[in-house]
Amino acid sequence: MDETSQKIIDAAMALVRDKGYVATTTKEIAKEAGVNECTLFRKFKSKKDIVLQGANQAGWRANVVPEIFENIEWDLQKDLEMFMRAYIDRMTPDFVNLSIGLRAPQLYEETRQLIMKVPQAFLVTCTDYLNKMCAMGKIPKKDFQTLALTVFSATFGYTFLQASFGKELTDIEKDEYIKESVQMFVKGINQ
Amino acid sequence: MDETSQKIIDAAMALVRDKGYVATTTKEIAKEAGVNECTLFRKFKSKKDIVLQGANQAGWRANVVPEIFENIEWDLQKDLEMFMRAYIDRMTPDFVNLSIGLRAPQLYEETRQLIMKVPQAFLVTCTDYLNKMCAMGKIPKKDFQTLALTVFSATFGYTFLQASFGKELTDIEKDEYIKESVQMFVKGINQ
DNA sequence: TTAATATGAAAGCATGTACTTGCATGTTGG
DNA sequence: CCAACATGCAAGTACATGCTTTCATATTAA
Repeated sequence: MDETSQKIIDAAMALVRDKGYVATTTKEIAKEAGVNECTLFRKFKSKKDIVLQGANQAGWRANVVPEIFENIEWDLQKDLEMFMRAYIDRMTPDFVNLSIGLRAPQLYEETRQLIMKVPQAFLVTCTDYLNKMCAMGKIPKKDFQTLALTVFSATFGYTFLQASFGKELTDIEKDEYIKESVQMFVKGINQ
Repeated sequence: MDETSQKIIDAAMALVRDKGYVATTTKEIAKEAGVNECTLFRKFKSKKDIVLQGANQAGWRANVVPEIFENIEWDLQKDLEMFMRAYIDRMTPDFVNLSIGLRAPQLYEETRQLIMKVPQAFLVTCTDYLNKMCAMGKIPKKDFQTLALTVFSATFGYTFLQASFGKELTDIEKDEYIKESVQMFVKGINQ
């Protein structure tokens, strides 16, 4: 990927994040990238092509992959906190908004699978973790797929609400939210 | 509101839900409403005006208001299930998508407060409920604001994920999800 | 009956959009 | 030095967009 192409992708992704795919114009992408508009179409075959290539770059994903959930200490409270924190720290409001931008009907058929990888990474790793904890005799047997979905939904929901409404909806801080909710999860799981 | 104006609003809202605000054209709104395009501008001052009036109509909100959380039995499991179910049943994928459509930057300044009323209704009512349960001596004292946020995030998260990815992400059914997660919440709260 | 009102039909306007073309200029590798 | 290449510049194309105007035709209310 040459430097010019990368500048174009970066400008396009930032605009899609800030104003949505349809409202993002090629003139504006060019201006933001500091290149002439026709250069866009020398490097890419269409506006859609630019955004799809960007969506496939690691830097324009929140980097939520199974590997970030690896610091496991086999302590339920600590580990669930780690799961939530790993997600929340990476999935900044910018990435939440970008994900929404990439949900435009003109793109969604091709971006859906990419976007879905993030929840999948959390769910699979977390379910797997709970199963192992159970096998180690540290927690009683439960429906761990559903529990993992609850933990993820609570994490995702908080992230999305913060990105959408910020402190106007709730002033509960990240650390407090993680600690309190994991405490409830742990007690619920152990009992 | 005369019949023609209502048909125009209904067509516009359905289109915003399905393709987003920017991608929705006035020609298409007119066609869907079965009226001539110029009628749109006789009844409303702009495309934005149509959508904003629609967003202010009860029928185009998911009808998530504090009153729907009134069937309280003062049984923690039953009541939290009622809270989650009341939300999930009303916030269909259609309304999730409409909410995203109304988040377009061209509208958001004016729709933000409307959209935010839904989480607020849940959070305030649920926090209030937990406080009363505590006052009745039915549950120990906790940080109920944070707990309510966890319950709501878990509810909102599930709804949003279902609307976005459906069964492709998880095949866990609504009833199972509600029952299992509330069970965990109840144990966590009571302990 | 008459006058106001609602709507349609059709054309149009000014602007914006994604994308293209032709040519000039500067940089770089052999 | 020269040929290939990347890029800028300026103009343009074909079409879509939100919105307007003019005129005709129904329906309704006094």
